[in-house]
Amino acid sequence: MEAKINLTNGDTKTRIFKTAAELFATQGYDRVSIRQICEKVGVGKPTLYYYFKDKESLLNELIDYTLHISRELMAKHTENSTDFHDRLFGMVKAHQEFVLNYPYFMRLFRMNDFMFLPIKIREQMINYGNGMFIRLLEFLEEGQQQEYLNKNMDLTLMANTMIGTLNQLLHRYLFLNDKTVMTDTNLENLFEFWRSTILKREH
Amino acid sequence: MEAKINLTNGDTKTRIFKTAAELFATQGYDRVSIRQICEKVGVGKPTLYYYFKDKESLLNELIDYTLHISRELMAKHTENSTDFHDRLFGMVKAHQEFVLNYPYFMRLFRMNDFMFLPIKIREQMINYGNGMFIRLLEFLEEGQQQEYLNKNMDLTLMANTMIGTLNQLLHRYLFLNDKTVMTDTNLENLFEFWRSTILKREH
Amino acid sequence: MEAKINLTNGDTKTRIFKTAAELFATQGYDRVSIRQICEKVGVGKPTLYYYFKDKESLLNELIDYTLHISRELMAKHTENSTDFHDRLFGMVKAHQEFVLNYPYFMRLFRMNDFMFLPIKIREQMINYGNGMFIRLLEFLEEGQQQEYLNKNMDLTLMANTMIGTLNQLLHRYLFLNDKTVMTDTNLENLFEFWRSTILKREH
Amino acid sequence: MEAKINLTNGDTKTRIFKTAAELFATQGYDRVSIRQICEKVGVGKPTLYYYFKDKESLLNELIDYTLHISRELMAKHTENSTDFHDRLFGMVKAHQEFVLNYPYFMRLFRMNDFMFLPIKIREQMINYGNGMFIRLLEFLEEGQQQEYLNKNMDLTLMANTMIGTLNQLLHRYLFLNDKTVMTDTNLENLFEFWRSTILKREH
DNA sequence: AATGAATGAGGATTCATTCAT
DNA sequence: AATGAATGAATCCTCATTCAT
Repeated sequence: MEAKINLTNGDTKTRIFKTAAELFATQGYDRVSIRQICEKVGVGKPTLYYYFKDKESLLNELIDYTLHISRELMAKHTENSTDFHDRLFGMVKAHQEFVLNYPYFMRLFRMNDFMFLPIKIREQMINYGNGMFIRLLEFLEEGQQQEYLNKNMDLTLMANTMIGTLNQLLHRYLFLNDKTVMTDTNLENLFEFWRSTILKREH
Repeated sequence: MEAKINLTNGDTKTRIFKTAAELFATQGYDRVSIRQICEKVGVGKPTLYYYFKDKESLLNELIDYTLHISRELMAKHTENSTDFHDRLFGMVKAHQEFVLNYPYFMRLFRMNDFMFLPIKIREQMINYGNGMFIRLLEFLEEGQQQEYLNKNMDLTLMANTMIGTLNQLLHRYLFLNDKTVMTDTNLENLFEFWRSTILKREH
Repeated sequence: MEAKINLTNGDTKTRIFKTAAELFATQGYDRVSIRQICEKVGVGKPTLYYYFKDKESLLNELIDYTLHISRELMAKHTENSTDFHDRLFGMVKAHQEFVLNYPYFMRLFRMNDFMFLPIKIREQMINYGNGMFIRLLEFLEEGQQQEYLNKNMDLTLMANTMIGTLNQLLHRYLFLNDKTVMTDTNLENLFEFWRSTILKREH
Repeated sequence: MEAKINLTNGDTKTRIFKTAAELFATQGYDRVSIRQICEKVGVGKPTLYYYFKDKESLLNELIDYTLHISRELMAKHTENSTDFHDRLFGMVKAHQEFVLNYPYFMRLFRMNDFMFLPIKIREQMINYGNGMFIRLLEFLEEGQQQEYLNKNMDLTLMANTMIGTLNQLLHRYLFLNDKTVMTDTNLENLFEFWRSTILKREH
């Protein structure tokens, strides 16, 4: 699997991988046939089966890679800072880079709700999402202890607000094609909005 | 279409309708076969085709009904009040009743992102969603003019925050099976949270 | 069955009968569905089954009627004359009236080759065709005895020539839409052509 | 398409091709199912679809091949002679070889009237038939100029007579199972009959 | 590393037909 | 005389997958 992480080279497996990502992301897993992928890549079907056990495995590897991207970006954008607000904004920027640089994988990442797919895959994604949620919550608790946040603030609601809002912006970007929502400016505005409302420290 | 709105009786068409709603909502449109629906209802396949032109029409009627529910509930929960905050909370309650009373249709309603379906249907849903967004925005503008909100508040971000958060709660309720998020208490907490943060009037 | 022979009235059975004739003749028996007929007539399917045992019976009655027309017209156009050439020309005129007045039934009449239908029906048509052929042959033999034709003339070839040519003209009229071939003038020319060639008496 | 022209080898595609020809020709396009063809060939349905896009394409290729046979035979039987009567008789012989050696394809060839099929295919056949008719007409005109035929002869009627008679013999051979009509003797008799009647030169 | 050829299972849809009313 | 509702069987076609090469 590590081999796929570098998607820059043009070997056959990578081409299949990227093509499948695009097709699954834009047409949906069920509506994309193996034949379609192979035709677009320009190889025969047995070639695909040489690299991937079956259609589900192919999706599985795509999801793995998707989660890998998410992890990498989240780390990249938060590791260089210790400040509460900076790290929080880092999460926002991670989302931004994800969707701007890997739009198809972001679509796959967001598909979790409705893939109706093998339980294994769904559970994997749900667990990952839960993990993110919990980590955000813990981070907020830390922030609360460090008095960045009000003592009586309901952190769960806060986490849901932040994640929900980010997803809403992703939705507008990906499905309504509203490119403005993911600009630097807009995300800075968003964060400023948060700072002046939900992140606001009462005196 | 009016005929379908009363789903209480048990005639064949209604049974097909409800069964399809459940199956589509839980397994996904593409993964549900006509045979599956008919078997669950206990009729032959031609019977389904007697009532619905084809699979897509069936989905179409389900979506129509879904949007109908949404409209009705939104009206019901906001028409009895003129107060800004009350009406805003009415929207929250409309969502709550929708998901509690019609969970399958709410799933269909939320499917818009990933149905990868006939453009007509997708556009219909997108338009409806846009309409909701715009109406919320106009409502917020009114509230701003009536000085319920700060003059310099970015209302678009605000609307995205509110809708995104509600969707996030729906997500937790429907897909992570977190039933607590849709209780009266939690929604009141949410609204209180909004009142003390994003809805807060600065003096 | 006698009832159908008068097709002027507009009762339901007749309307089904005529509509089926048209549809079968233009689209082919197999490509016309019961539903299609009923929709065009504006009745429900059970109504059709009230009048006709099944689809094949419907075709059967159409064929019966078709042969009935053929017989009637052949009689009408040959009974008023005893002259050899006049009677021969009467056969030509019978064909003409058939195709001009009952084009759909003429199409059905000519369909015998390729209906690929229940043996009963095919045999019925083949027998009828054979009967016509034999009657023509006998008529030519009579003419030969009466010295209208050369003694050494091969009458079978002659009969085949006449019938084949008429069918060829029908073909051009019905399928190539060449309306000129069935005009009085052209048929008179045809007969004149025959008189000056195959019907010619050597001295 | 050239590949199909050699039908001697026994590969799968050819077997499907020949079997379809036989079944379509004897039972009719609409009454032959893909399943039927595959069962007779002894392959699964997807195999057929591997070689032919769909049922209509299969028919299309059969028709193409049919027209190809017709062209080849017509060329073969007329190219070696320049004499008017010899060439005319060559056309008769071409028909004979067609029906004797490729009876199923001849049936397909004659199906044009009643296939009620995709307009494309029908038009193709009609055009081909028209082409043949026109070529015959031109050939007769040449003959007339070279004084093989009477000056005042109606060549259109003559062409219709010849083609119609040949079709009538085909009809008797193919559908009434009258094998005598296509013997060398009978065709020579036919041609002799033509020479002594419609082809006769008046002095 | 890749392919041509094949398959079993299943997809959506339509057919002619019937029953109770 | 006519219908709404239902059905079993069949239609064409596509799917994911595999085997021998």
